Amino acid sequence: MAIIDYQDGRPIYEQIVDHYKQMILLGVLEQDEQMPSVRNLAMELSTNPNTVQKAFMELERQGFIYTVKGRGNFVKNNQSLKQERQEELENQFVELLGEAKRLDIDLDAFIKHALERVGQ
Amino acid sequence: MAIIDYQDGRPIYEQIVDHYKQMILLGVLEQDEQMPSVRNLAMELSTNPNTVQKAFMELERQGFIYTVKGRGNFVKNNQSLKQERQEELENQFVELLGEAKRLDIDLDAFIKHALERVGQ
Amino acid sequence: MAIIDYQDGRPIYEQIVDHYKQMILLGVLEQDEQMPSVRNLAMELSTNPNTVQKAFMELERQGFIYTVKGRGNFVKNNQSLKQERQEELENQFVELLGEAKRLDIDLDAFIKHALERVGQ
Amino acid sequence: MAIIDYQDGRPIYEQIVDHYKQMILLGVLEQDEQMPSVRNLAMELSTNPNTVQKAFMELERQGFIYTVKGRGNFVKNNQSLKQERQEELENQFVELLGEAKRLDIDLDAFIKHALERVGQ
DNA sequence: GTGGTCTAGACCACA
DNA sequence: GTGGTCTAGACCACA
Repeated sequence: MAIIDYQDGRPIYEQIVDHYKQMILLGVLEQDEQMPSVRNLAMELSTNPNTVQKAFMELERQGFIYTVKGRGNFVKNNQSLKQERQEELENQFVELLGEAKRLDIDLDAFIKHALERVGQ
Repeated sequence: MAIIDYQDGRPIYEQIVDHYKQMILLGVLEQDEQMPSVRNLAMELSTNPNTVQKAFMELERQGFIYTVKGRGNFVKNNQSLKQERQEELENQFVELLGEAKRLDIDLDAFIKHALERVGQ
Repeated sequence: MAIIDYQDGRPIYEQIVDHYKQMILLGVLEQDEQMPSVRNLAMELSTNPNTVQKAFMELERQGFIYTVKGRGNFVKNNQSLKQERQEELENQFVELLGEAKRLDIDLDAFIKHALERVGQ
Repeated sequence: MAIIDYQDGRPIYEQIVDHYKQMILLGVLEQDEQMPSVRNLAMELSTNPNTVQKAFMELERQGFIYTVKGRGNFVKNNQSLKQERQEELENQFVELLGEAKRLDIDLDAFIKHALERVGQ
């Protein structure tokens, strides 16, 4: 479960954000559970506290965690987050289908093929 | 058909790349048709020739155009491009379905809903 | 009547201060009534006694309570406090109107609209 | 027109944010006008580029400016911003009136007095 | 030249 | 111990 991949072109703080978004959406981290402290996570990832700080600010801005000064960061209610994420996924899917349609791709075959690959 | 939207956060060269990828995949620009010259396009878009140049390099790297020294840039065979694009879309779709599945979303309902929205 | 809301971004000591200011100004706590002890309140709120202590110091500094060593904290005369609070509110209102004016907002309509919303 | 007041307890980046929000709302800075560059403003204010950068990120997040990589930061359309600000002011006013009412203050006299002070 | 990311580290407020 | 702000400066992507 490596959080940071230096080969990955994306900035470190963004990789941290995405990792924790996944953890929260998948329920690995539960509501009101405490996040690792900025300093500890920075040490663990061999990165700078400022970078972790930036990632946590972004997570808070996006509504995934909340901060209590002097105590730490905690996971927010993730029920509505899951709802939002589902809508986001659907929007991405609709866009994707739109392009497929413009390219004259047979949508039914396209979907059937993808479903097989995902094992359903 | 504005190519560049400054309010859009994405870099300008990337917007140019995406625009021409669309044009080529949709067949608006046909095989072996000549692309606008770097200088003309830069003037038309009121942007830096370096930026257009970078966009064209990226289009060539991705296999959308080819360069003939001293003559200009031309559109490549777009049949195989369409094929590749289709595979890319399918990969994106599979990834998307994977996440939806991990979030315990009902895939059939999810797909049906999206299909309705795309008007099929 | 939860005093502390961890989701609220404001520091805990500040939330305690504001809560008791309200109680005192509204007359829920009367003059010379005894405040809860630092230790009891800390236990009740499941927070650090240092935090409650800091809140009480701030309440004393702002003139809402007074301390009697060895006996505890007590509510001050709240008539003059109400007076002061009224002046403070008016100052805030004047500032607010000033900005509204600079933004070319119709003050009469603005005030009428707000009064309706507050049910007057 | 000092932007930063070191006596002011608020963080520097926040003071920068507030200053430019005012400038934009008041129309001193017009739509699509270029903001000072991060480096220049940092020099002018004798502060660190990171601090200015943070302020600009916040201004972008709040919808006051937009960023074009490699070019600079620009002022956004401020018509809707003014609309939003007006609603915000009204909400603050309603809250203020609510408290005044709870304190048994004569609202009419209160408002009349404030209007006189603001010179209307 | 422009903004974006990151390091190494200091100092402060809060609990 | 916890997060928040800031400095001084490097290095990168983009125009």
